This record gives sequence, C-alpha cells and structure tokens, in this order.
Amino acid sequence: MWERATALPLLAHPLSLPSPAAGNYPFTLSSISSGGGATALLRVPPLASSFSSSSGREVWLNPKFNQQQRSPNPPHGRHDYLDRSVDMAALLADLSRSTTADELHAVMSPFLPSFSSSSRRPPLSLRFMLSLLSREPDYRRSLALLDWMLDAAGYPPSVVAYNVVLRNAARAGDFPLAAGLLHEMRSPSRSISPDHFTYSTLLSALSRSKLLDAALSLLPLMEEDSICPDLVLFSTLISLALKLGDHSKALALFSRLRAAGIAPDLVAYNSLLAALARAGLLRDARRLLADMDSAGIPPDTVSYSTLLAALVARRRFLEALTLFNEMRSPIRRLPLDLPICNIMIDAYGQMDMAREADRLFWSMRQLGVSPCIVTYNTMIRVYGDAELFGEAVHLFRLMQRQNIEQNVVTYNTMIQIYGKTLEHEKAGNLLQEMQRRRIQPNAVTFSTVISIWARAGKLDRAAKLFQQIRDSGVEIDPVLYQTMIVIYERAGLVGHARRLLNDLREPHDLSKDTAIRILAGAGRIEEAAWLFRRTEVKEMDAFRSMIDLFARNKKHKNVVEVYERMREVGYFLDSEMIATVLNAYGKLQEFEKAAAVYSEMEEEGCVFSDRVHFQMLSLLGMKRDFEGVERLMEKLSGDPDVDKKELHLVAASVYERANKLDDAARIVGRIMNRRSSFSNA
DNA sequence: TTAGGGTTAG
Repeated sequence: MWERATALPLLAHPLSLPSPAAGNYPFTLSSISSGGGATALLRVPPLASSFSSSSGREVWLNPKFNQQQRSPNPPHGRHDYLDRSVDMAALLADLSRSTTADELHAVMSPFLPSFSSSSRRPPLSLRFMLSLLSREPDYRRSLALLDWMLDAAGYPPSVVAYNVVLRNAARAGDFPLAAGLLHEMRSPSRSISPDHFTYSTLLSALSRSKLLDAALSLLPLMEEDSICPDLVLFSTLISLALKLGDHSKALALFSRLRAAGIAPDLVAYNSLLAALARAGLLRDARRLLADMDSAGIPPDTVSYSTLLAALVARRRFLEALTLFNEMRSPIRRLPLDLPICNIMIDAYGQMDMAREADRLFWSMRQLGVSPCIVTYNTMIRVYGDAELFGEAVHLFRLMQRQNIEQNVVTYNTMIQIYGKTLEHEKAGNLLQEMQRRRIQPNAVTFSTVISIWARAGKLDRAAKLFQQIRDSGVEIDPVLYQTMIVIYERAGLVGHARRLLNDLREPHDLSKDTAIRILAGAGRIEEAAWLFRRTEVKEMDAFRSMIDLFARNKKHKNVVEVYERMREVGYFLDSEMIATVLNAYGKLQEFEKAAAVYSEMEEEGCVFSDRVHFQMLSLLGMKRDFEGVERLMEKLSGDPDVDKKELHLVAASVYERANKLDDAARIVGRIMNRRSSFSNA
C-alpha cells in the first residue's frame, strides 16, 4: 500500500538573517529606467551576499509582462523572469540558478508568516520556493512547504502544487511518496482531481524504473478521473512492455491506444512492429508496413530493420532479402544506417553470402556509416563461418592496430574461430591476451575454451581451467557445466560427471532432453550432438533445438537425421521445422525427398505457414522445375490463407535466381496489376 | 510538464 511519507524539515541549517523590519529588506528597488516601458532595476546589496555568489547583483524586471515570461529584450543579454507584482519572486527566480534552496529559504523564511492565507493562490514567490525545494536532493522539504502552505497558511489545495512535489519525488524514484501524494489528492480531505500532468509524470517515472505493473495499475485511476493517456504515455508503456519481454501486454496497449482514437506516429508504429515480430506474428508485421503507407506514415529504416532482424532470427532469409530489396527500391530509397548494416552483414553471413557481407562492410564509410564494435565483431564471425580464417585474423588485428575498441565478444568470436581451425594453443593465448588487456572473460569464453581444449584431447587443461573458474567464485552457468559434464561423460569419467552435478547441487536425473536443449541452444554442437545420439529423446523442444542447431551450422545431413528420428518416434513437425527440413533437402539436392515431405505432411493435415509453401516454391526453382513452380503458384493463388503479394515476390525472386528475368518481370507485373486494381477499388 | 523504436559471442 502506498504511504504518505514524512517530510524533512524545511531548513536543514537555519541561517540568521536580518528581520524584515520596515526598510530592512535584503534588496532595494534602486531605479526605474525607461525604454519601451517601466523597467525596474533591483540592486542586491552586499547585505544579501550570503545567498549570492557576487557581492551585488542586478535583476531587471518589467512589470508590464506577465509572470514567468521572458523579456523580449533582456538587458545585458540576460534572461530574467518577470513578475507583475515586482516582488521577491523575480529575484528568487533569478537567484535560483545560482543559489541553494537553503539560502533562498533563509531569505524567505522571515516573510513566511506574513503571507496571507486569504488569497486564493499562493504568491509567486512561494510557488518558486516550492519548485526550487523540490529540485533539491532533499526534495522532501518541498513536501514540508506544501504542508505548511495547506495546513498552516491555509491556502486551498492546488493540483499544480501537488504536481510539483510529486514530479520530483517520482523523478527521485520515491514512488511511495509520489503515489501517496496522488492518493492524498484524490482523498476526500483534499478532493482535487489529479490532472493529465500528474499522471504523465508519475507514469513516465514508473516506466523509467521499469515498474510496468505499477504503471498499469494507474490506468483505472486515470479512467476514474477522466484523464485519457496520450500517445506519449501509451508509447512509453508499450516500449517498456517490450523491454520486459511482454509482447502481449504491448499488443494490448496498442489496441487501447487505437480504441482511444489516438493516431499512432512512426515510433509507435515501430514499437508495434517490434511487438508483432517478437510475438512471431511476422505476417501481421509485414502487413502493417502497408497500413503505415495508407495511414500516411511510411515506414522508415527502423521499421524495416525491426522486421529484418526478426526474419533473420527465424532464419527466413528469402523474405529478409526481399524486404531488404524493397527498402532500397525506388519506391522507398531508405538510407542504410548502422544497425541495419549490422543486421545485413550478419544475415549475409548466415546465408553463405560472405562476399556480400564483405562488400557491405567495406563500403559502409562511403555510405556515411561508421562501423562500430558490433559491426567488426559480426564481420569477424562471418569470415570465420565462411572459413575465411585469414581475413578474420586480419580484421581482428587490424582493430588493434587502429586502436578500435575490442570487447569480450570480439575475443569470444576469435577464440571460437581458433576452435574451428583446431588451433587450441592460439585459443588459449587469446584467453591470456584478453586478461592482460583487462577484458574479463565470461562464461561464454570459458565454456568455449574448455570445449576446444577437450576436443583437442587436452582434458587435463580443460578440467584444470574449470576448477579455477569454480575456485574463483565466478558463477557456473548451465551451459558451462553441461559442457564439462558431457566432456567427462565422453571421456568415460561418469563418476566425475556425477560428482560435478552433486557439487553444483543439481539433480542427477536432470533430464538429458534438458541438457540437450541447453547445449544446443548455446551452439555447443559437438557436445549436443554426442548427447543427442546416445539419448532416447522424448521432448519436442529437444528435437527442435537440435534441428535449429544443425541448420544454423549448415549441417544439412544432420537436420535430416533429426527429422527422420522424429518421424520414427511419430512426431509431427511444426511449420518452422518443416521449412527447415525442406531447406536442408534442397541444400543436399534431394528435391524428390523434399517434395515427398511436403506432400506427405500436407496429406497428414498439417497446416503450413506461407514459409513452407515458399520454401517448396524455391526448391522447385532450384530444381529448375518451372512447370512445378507455375503449378504450385496457381494452387497457392487460390488459397485464401496465402499472402498474395509475398507469394509473387517470392516467385519473382525464384525466377530471378534462375536467371529467368522475363518470367520474373512477368510476376512483378502481376504485383503491379494487383496494386493498381487495389487502388482503383 | 511528459516520450517512445532496430544490431554482436558459447
């Protein structure tokens, strides 16, 4: 429950100042000059120097202007606040930039009793004081002043006064106080309605502190107070939900935004794209791009990179390439920026298009984009995956020669590459080198090195390193210890493995399926495969992770091996897995088998995602069975579930890759026809 | 008076 907090005393160290007896004010009105109007010059005498850094200061006031307006022609180029009442307020405002709340309060406190409670609104000077106190580290003293204003001086409660105090409590992360104030406002004794500002400040502060549920709990209160959240608030909440990985909340919030009649802007749309992508609703995301066009907010580079990253993460490269071409096509002509270069270099690498990745990497500067550490790390990995080991090493050392920052990811990537080249000594050297350079190895580094050494037959060294890690108190994460356990088991040291589990207080009967999932998920291919082959796998997730692992590593034969084992057990695959298997058969040039899987699964009543159909289409193209391509296209054109635009794009790219440009153009023509008939309708 | 989006390693 929220609680009203105790306020700190207004003045931590009371200062003694002259009493405000007549004529003893700490400043004087010294002259009135002219110009366009009455401008008053206040001279702050040395008497007041205890709250001013200089021994005397000048403050210009123009009574013609309303309070808090800035003077159009500030004398001496100064910007001073102006107040019609020409009272202390202006001076306070000016001094507030160089004076502490304590000093100001010391100046003001003698006057406090003289403030009349009969007026409806506290004078500006008091309001300044409140605002200033609330900005101090001891922001709770603003609460004391608020209490004094309401209770002692008897001013009526005001939303603004509460908001000032609440804002700074919220900014300071003091949510019990902030929410306490909110409830106090709404209580019968105060009975003032929190306004839009009250909720905005509180909600955005809660969001900054990642307190999504607390923020959401305020929405019903807002509704009671008839305050509708605005675009800013909604998009803050949506992005927070996304950051916390709760895409369904993000989607729900977006629906509420729409229901409230708020038109999303580009960023809100991009957040929605991210939410859809994370929910795996890529088709909806793809459609949203078109919706954005109709809404007059065409997608930008970020929109595309959001979708691209999601497609790449799901290994849907064909669609990713199509999308990338689309963003660079004459219709869009969107510029490339750093993240999208990073995404594409990564994607090209995974697509076995290292040459394209390389070209993009080295042309970035011409595109006006400076590669960052992520770019370098990705490019090194792509070189390694393409077995361009010389290039990988060269780039790694080039970074050092050019003093480009390297981090633990850089080293982990490079160590992994030395694992591939079976240079376990060099892997070990890099481990030492990074430690010399004060780049802390992490669990990834250790499990990689241990795995490399074990594979090189250096079991002793691996075990010794593992022991060192344990002794050092570094947390042993599941991948690290599963790696070590499999190493022991492979070496026939079952006792060691059991003891390890025992020491780590892990149950010995931790299922092998789980172990497989952990190792496969981490890309520990040797260890996962070894375990997979000697385990009677039951869990679908274990199979899935193995298919993913082998697919990621382009071990197409092994993908098929997992598939066949699943069929033996009697499992049906989901769409994603079928597409992966089809792709593997394609890479193995086993088109007949692929076609058999496709029709068999269809007969079994599997509902395919578009991706499966498109994969099959692409296989037929690779097989140069263009009659088959046309037949399948015809069939899919009549399927209401298939996205027609996407279908045509895929078909066009199938013909393009087969170098049948006329056919590709014919298909593209169909897209254009569809488009024009759509716009005519 | 308030604000939001996409990228790297086991």
